[in-house]
Parts: sequence; C-alpha cells; structure tokens
Amino acid sequence: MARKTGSHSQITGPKVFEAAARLFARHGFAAVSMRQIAAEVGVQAGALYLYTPDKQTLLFDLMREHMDELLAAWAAQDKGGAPLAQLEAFVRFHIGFHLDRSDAVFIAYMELRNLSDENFAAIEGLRKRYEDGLEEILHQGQQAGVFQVPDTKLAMMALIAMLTGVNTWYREGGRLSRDMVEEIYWDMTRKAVAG
Amino acid sequence: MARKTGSHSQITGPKVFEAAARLFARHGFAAVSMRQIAAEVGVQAGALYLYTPDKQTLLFDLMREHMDELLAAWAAQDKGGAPLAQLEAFVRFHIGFHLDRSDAVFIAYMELRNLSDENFAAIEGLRKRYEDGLEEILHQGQQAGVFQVPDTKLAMMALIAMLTGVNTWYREGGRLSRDMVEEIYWDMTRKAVAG
DNA sequence: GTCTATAGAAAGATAGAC
DNA sequence: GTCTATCTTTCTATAGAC
Repeated sequence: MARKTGSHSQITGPKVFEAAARLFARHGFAAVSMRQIAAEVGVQAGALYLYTPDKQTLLFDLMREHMDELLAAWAAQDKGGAPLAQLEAFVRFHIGFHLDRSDAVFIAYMELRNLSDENFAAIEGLRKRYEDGLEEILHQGQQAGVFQVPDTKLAMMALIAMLTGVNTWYREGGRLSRDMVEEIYWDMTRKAVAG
Repeated sequence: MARKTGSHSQITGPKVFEAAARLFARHGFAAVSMRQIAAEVGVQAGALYLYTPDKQTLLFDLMREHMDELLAAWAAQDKGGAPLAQLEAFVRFHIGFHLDRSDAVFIAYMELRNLSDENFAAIEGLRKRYEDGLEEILHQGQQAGVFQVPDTKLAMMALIAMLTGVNTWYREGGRLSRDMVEEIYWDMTRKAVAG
C-alpha cells in the first residue's frame, strides 16, 4: 500500500513498447507520432520519455530485441543431423517464429531506413549472423553433395525472401493451417536446392 | 522566344515525380517533406502544387503508373509455348523489369499502408491482375502434369516473394551479372515447382 | 509516475505578387 | 510558372506542478 496511485512503471513500460510496435507495424515509424503511442497506452505524450530517451531509440530497441530473440531462439534449436534435416528445421523454425511475431518482423524489415547510421549497422550485424546460419547449412549440404546450388549466398537470399514472404499473406484461421503452410514451403525449399 | 524565363512545366513536371520517387524510396513517404522534394527539383515547395493536388495523390500516381507499366510490359510479352517456357519467361521478365525500376518497386511494396483506403484498393487490384498471370501459368502446368504444386496460390506467393527479393540485394556491377542472377533464380524456380 | 503546459521546429497547403 | 510569405496544424521534446 506504500505505492501511490498512478505508479505503474512495471506495467506501463512494456505497454509503451507493445503499443509502439503495433502502431509502427501498421502505419510506419515516420507516420506515427509520440502522441498516438501515448493515447494507445493511455498516458500523456510527455510520460513516454520516462521509458525511452527519444523516438529513434524506441524503434532501435524494438528491432534489437526482436533480432536478439530470433538469434537466441535459433541458437536454442538442436543443430544435429544431416544438412537436409537441418534445412528442414530451419524452414519450419523460420516460418513459425516469424508468424508468431508479425509486427516485429514487419518493423525489422521495413524500418531499417529510419534507423540512424550507427543503429542500422548494429541491426544489420545481427541479421547477418542469422542469415549466415542458413548459408552454412547450404554450404555443408553442397559439400556433402546433397544440395546443388550454384551460389550459396544467392540461394540463402532467395530462400529467406520466400519464407519471410509468408508473413505478407498468412492470416490465422484462414484456408491453410500453419502445419500445411510449413509443409508446402518445405516441399518447395527441398526441391529448389536439390540435385 | 515567346516563352518567358522560368517556364519549364514540361521539364519540371517529370522532375517532380522523379525526385519524389527517389526520396520516397530512400527515406519513406511519411519521412519525406514537400520541401525536400522541392529542394531536390530546384523549386520552392509551393510550386509542387502545380503538378499534384496533394502529397497523397503524388504517391498514388507514382504507384499507379508503375503498376500500369508492369501490366502493359507483361501483356506485351509473347505468351505462347508450354507452361514451362511461360514460367521461364515470367521469371526472367519479373527479375529484369523489377531491377530496372528499383525505386518504383520499393515504393509499390513498402508504401501501401500510406495510401488512402480508396487508393489502396485501386493498387491492390492492379497487383492482383499481375499475380493472377503467374498463377494461371502454374495452374496450366499443374493440369498438364508438368508442375507439381499442392496449392497454386501459395506457390505463386512464394515465387513472387523470392523473385522480388532480388531487389533487396542486387547491385549493378556486383559479383554477379543480371544474366547469371536470372539463370540461378530460374533454376531454383524450375526445380521448386517440378514433379 | 503522470500530469498540464509549452517551447521551438517543421509540416502540408494556400494566397497573391511578379 | 515560380516566387515569397504565411496560415494552420502537428510534431518531438522539455519544464515544472502534484
């Protein structure tokens, strides 16, 4: 009972980031004002500056947290098995993880140009680490003779674009279940890199 | 000599749209001000309103013109041949056309959410017409038994995402020529939809 | 921790001179 | 056709009360 009315930092803080993510994903970083974010949270605009030094840092923190979670989740995956099994695990992981976080994914891909140079470099570094994981799988499969890709970097780019594209059309409760989508994309991926 | 100094409507008009396209692609529609566009053209902000009623219409006109050109160029392609030949033509056409217009492509994909509801519906209609062209090819190949795709709509989405993704990394004068890129993407596409 | 109030800058768009 | 000048709104961010 020592806490005074209106003291909600442990609740308001997360709500600020959630509201910002939702609005940035929907309307774009530049089109969203701090006032809109504050209204979504239910506080005044000035109160947001208790949780972020400025709007740019708010965007950067959202993107960095998303990339950190992505790398952590992928690192936690079991990495054993043949290249083909590893590739299947990557496809299913990528689709599942990204569908669970459509707002953050949208922001991470669309708002790179609104980052300061320094922040951009940091996010790009994290993205490269993730993409390197897929390229390494393709490289191993290539060496083992089970994949036939003329250029592992190009194949990696092509697959990432194809898989992330699911986010642009997938809607929960639609015609296809997640499992069916994963299955179909895995089928196309497997064949695309086959010998 | 009847024309008075400063009268350049036939030059300034196109320059306005070119400058807007370049800036919108680089920084995003919402992040670019009319003053920035005017500075890029070399006129004052007020002068822009001789060429567009407002900023929203400027964006819409850029996107509609791009989609119109895309549909016209694809319609002008020779559509004969077997499904496999048609698919190859589509892949090469899509990559080539999109690499030639990276700014417009970027805008057409990234700025949909900044269109008014009415304008959004118009652009989406044009996009659907283009995508239907690819889906029809896949459907024909499926019927003929030369493609094996469990879902033509999904396969269409996956291929469009993969092919358009070239724009995110391709740079003129880089490691790979356009022909090589087309070749590699056609190889992956062909295998991905194969039986 | 959140509020009101506001400073200071910048935005979209318009009016009228030339 | 373009200019300067300006209206009006909105923005980010801060100051100080409670």
